[in-house]
This record gives sequence, C-alpha cells and structure tokens, in this order.
Amino acid sequence: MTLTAFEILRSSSLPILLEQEIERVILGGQFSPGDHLNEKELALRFGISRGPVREALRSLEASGLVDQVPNRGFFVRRLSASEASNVYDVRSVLFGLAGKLLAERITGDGIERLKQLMADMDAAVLADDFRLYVKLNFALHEFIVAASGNEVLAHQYLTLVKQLKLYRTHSLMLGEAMHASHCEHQVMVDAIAARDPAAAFEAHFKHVEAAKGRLTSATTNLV
Amino acid sequence: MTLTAFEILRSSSLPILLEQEIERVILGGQFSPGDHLNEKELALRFGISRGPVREALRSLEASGLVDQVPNRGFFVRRLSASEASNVYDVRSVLFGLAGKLLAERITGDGIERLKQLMADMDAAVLADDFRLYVKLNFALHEFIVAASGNEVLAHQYLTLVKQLKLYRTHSLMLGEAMHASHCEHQVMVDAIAARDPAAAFEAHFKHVEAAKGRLTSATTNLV
DNA sequence: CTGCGATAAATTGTTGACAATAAGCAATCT
DNA sequence: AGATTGCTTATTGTCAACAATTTATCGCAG
Repeated sequence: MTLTAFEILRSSSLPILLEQEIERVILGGQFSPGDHLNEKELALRFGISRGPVREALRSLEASGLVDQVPNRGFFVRRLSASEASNVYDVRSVLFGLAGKLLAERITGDGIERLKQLMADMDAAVLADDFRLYVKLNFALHEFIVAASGNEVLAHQYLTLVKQLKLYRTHSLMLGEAMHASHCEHQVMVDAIAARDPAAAFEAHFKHVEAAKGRLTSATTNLV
Repeated sequence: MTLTAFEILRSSSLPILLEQEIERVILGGQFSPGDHLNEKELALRFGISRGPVREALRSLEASGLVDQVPNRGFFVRRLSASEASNVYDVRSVLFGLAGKLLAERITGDGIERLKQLMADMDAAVLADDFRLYVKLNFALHEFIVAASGNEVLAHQYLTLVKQLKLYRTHSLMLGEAMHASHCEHQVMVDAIAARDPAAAFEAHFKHVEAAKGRLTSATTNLV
C-alpha cells in the first residue's frame, strides 16, 4: 500500500497527476464548457503553485479538453454541434480499424471475454438497467480498442471519447436506442468471432455512425 | 507587414511560438530521436526562462514528438518500427476518411486544383525530380485533408505525419516507388472527381497502406 | 587496470515574486 | 439616462532562486 503511493509519486510527476485530476474534474461535470479555469484557484485547490498547473493545462489543451486564449487564460472547451459531428466521423473510422485489427488477432480467450460482456449487456437490456448498460458499453468499447494492439489508435480513440463528453446532449439515450445499440454490438462481436476483418470494420464503423445518428435525431439541427 | 507581426505576437503567446520553433528544430533534424532536450539550453537559445520552455515541451509531449521521464527531462521521441507501423495504420483510415469526405463536398474549383497538382507531379515524375515530387506530394496530401472540411481529422492526420518524420528511414524512396505513388494518386483524384465517396475511401486508404509497404520493403523486419 | 564509492557538478522540479495585461467599477461628460 | 474615461483590482505571463534528484568526476582499494 505504502509502496503504491510511493510508486505513483515516483513514476508520475506533479504535472501529470494534475492533468489527470483536472481532467477528472472537468469530465465529472464540476466545470461546464466555456468555464474559466483560474490558475491560482486550481493551485490552491491542490496545494501547489501555478507552474505545474500551467503545464497540466497545456497538456489538456493539446488533448482538446481546454482552450487557451492569450492573456485571458484557459477555458473548458466548448464543442459546437458541427465539431461534435467531426469528432464522431473520425471516431467511426478509428473504431472501424480497431474492429478490423482485433478480428485479425483475437485469441480464444478474447472471444470468451467478448461473449461474456455481451451476455452481461443482454441482462442489462432485459432489466432495462440503463446505467449498467452505459458502463458495460464503455467497457466493451475500451476492450476492443485496447485489444486491437495498436496503441496509437487506442490513444486517439480515447482522446476523442473524452472530447465528446464535453458535448452535453451525450446522455440523451433512450430505451430504443439502447436496444439498437445492443443489436449493433452483436453484429460487431459476430464479425470479430468469425475473424472477418472486413465485416468487422464495417460493423464497428456503422455502429459509431449510428450512435452519431441517434444523437443527431435527439437534438435538432446538428451539423 | 507591421500589422502581421503585431497580430502574431498578440494571438500567440510565448509558449505557443516556442512550441512551433522547437518542433521545427526537431523535425528539421537538428535533434535526433533519443536526444536529450536541455531546458536551460533551450531557454538560453531563445533568450527566455525555463517556464515557457517547459510549457512548450508539455504540448509537444501531448502531440507525440517528445517523451518525458520524471527527473530526467524531455527526450526527442524514438519511434520503433512497430510504432511506426501503428501510426501508418491509423493514418490510412484517416486519409481514407479524408478522401471520402472530400468526394462528397468538392467543388469545381477544387477539382481544378487537384488536376493542376497532378499535372505538376506528372512533370516531376517525367523529369525524375524527386525533391520536387516529395514537395508536391505533401501539398496534395495537405490539400485533400484540409479540404475535407473536418478539422479534427486534419489535426490528427498532420500530427501523425509529424510523428512519422521521426522515423528516419522515411526518405528511402526510389524511382519506382515514385512511379507507383503517382499512379495511386491518379486513382485517388479520379475517385474524388467522380464524386464517388466509397471509391475515394478505398483509394486513399490503399495509398497510405502501399506507402507503408514500400517503407517496409525498404527496411528489414518492420513490424 | 578495473570496479566501487563518495563527492561535486549539472539538471530538473517547484516555488514565490514581480511585470504586464485584462476586467470591474465609479465618477464625469454629453 | 447612456456612454466614456480613468482608476482599482484581479489574473495571467515571465522570471530568478532554491530544493531535490540525477549524472559526472575523482580517488581508492582490489
């Protein structure tokens, strides 16, 4: 226990820890898009000085979670509808690629893991447990992307997902959407289990595009 | 003229300018992958203090050009063969998406621009002017990605291209490779001009995959 | 001559202070 | 009343110094 804390402190410098913490606070909703991030306040909050805070904010800027305007400071990024649409389109091909790569390399254990996740989601859908479904959905996506074996892809994908969390209407997902999403997952997993890269790309790509469509229809005048 | 300088100074803070400058120096080859970046030295070089230098390095870290190891500093990123391969794979789908999007929205003027670039490259190939070809090649890629209208895509794509510049064997391209590349470009441009999104995706995707293949065959034991 | 250990130098990590810029506010003028 | 100017306050931008850590150097024993 004491070792872990030590290791964490050792492996990660202050700005890196800060970056994770500020990211957590932003994505957790404590700040809203457009909000100003006061450097002194953040420094005070974590009991450190402004230097490391600024470094952390620079990293967050590069990953698209905050914007900087000179002499005015850092602000939580505000994602317009068209920007969110752009993010979705990029995310679609990245996820398609993840599906394709995974179909080429998945092991028997991997297939088992996928089927287990699907079974859990089946249960969540039947129980109409939306909260659980969202959690499992994220786990499924994360597993696919991580198991694809391409770290560049995984990193980019997760960055985009974080950016999309800034787009508030995100959680407007209803029962029918959950059902549709689940069906698409089944097609994805089948293609992977069949080790069919082309079909996997198609299924994964379409899944994200469909998710974008569901979001679009939930809001008005997207794009 | 005076206005532009004013505007630049106004819109860009020191760390942002520094980031561009350090990036230029790294990609220009003044530093090699694995090289240590001395903060004091960099600060001295630009006549400023270490604070802004560290902020700039944090940004470069997030864009994958430098790595940081705690208490040891920043180093120019060293891209392994398998990492380069991963970058290529992601770049392939991004470029495919760019081609698809451009095919959906290109204007008559845009098609003219593409044909002009192709004509120039024709001349470069005939003259066996490798240097000119590389330059036009980059211009073509940049135009396609920028004209796709998806800024997220453009940003990610350019980031990956920069990362690949860290992979030295990059410039091992010979006469035959130039010819093959040129033929692939023709297929791409035809698909865009025909406003055929699916064909454009395919052509653009395969072009980058082929480029990866040419690089692979030039080196030994890639991946 | 080589390997080891202690000391010295260099480098990074962090801080607090100061300068420059922007935002808030009150008094004045039209 | 509304706009404008000037002042006050808050915030960001930058710096130089100090603490902590790592790297280099040198002496020394085997």
